[in-house]
Amino acid sequence: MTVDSLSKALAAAEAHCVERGEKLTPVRKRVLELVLEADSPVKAYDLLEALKPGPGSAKPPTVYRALDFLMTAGLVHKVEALNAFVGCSHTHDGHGGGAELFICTGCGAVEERHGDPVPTNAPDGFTIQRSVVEHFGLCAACQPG
Amino acid sequence: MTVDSLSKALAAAEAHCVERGEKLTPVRKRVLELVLEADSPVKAYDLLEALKPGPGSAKPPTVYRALDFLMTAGLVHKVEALNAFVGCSHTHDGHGGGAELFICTGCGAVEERHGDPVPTNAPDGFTIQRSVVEHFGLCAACQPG
DNA sequence: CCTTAAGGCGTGATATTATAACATTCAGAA
DNA sequence: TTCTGAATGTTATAATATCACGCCTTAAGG
Repeated sequence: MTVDSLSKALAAAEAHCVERGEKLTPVRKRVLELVLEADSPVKAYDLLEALKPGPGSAKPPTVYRALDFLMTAGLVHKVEALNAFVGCSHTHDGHGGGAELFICTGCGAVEERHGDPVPTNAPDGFTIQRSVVEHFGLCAACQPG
Repeated sequence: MTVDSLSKALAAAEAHCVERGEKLTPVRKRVLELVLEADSPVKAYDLLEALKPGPGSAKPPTVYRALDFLMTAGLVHKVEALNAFVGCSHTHDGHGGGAELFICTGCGAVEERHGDPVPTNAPDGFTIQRSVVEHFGLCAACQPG
């Protein structure tokens, strides 16, 4: 993500929070920035490291709280299979929680898609509340041969 | 799972392993049994507890190694979003690794489906190697109202 | 102004999940 | 028998995540 689009994304995120009556505090904003800057999914403890240039002052709850907030706000997704986090690359106008993620195991890049709710073979009578859909493979740039 | 179908499942698992030139050792078999007996996803450390009636003799690597083996053999799936494990309820004739799981947040029951590879909006040129698809919601028996 | 209440955060401790590294055992091949 | 490789035992530790408590700021109400 370029510096320019990063600052735009942060501004958009801030606006998104305000709309929801929530605050994008400095800690939250910094965590979001770190997640967006990364070109692949980020681990919570890497964020933790990045948050503390000096000693003290960044403990696990700090980063987990910020991540919880950002996930609830739809600004960040968790990659469940990696225990890592990615910035949401979409406008935040109403698409639900469920993204479909394509994670390149070659370069780490993540693409996010929000097509229709994933077509499923749901069991009879099963009502879906939340879906986790993560595809691992090779992106166009990382194809072998 | 009934006692009867459990013993059938274990026999089938054993046969499946033999076909693959692998051994369903006592530890592995016991872990599989525990996973199949459970009516919802099982945590690794719960398995660990269940494995040691006496003192000593069951440490984390024991259960993780057994689970790795069983997952590789396709006998067990990991629910990534829960860090828990479920028995594979299907015949083991050639369906790949990727199951689609429906997990009831009411009763914990898990249904597994193996329809076509999940239809996707994959980015251009992206080749999928492994997919994680987990749907959380309420099964027919747990519907409100 | 003062008080209060709620949200956000700091901090220390701890819980939970998972793996590394090395020793031991055991069955089958040579 | 001896060797070898797979499986397991064992100790330790790494990596991920949460709990519990208290302080500080902020904004509302008096």
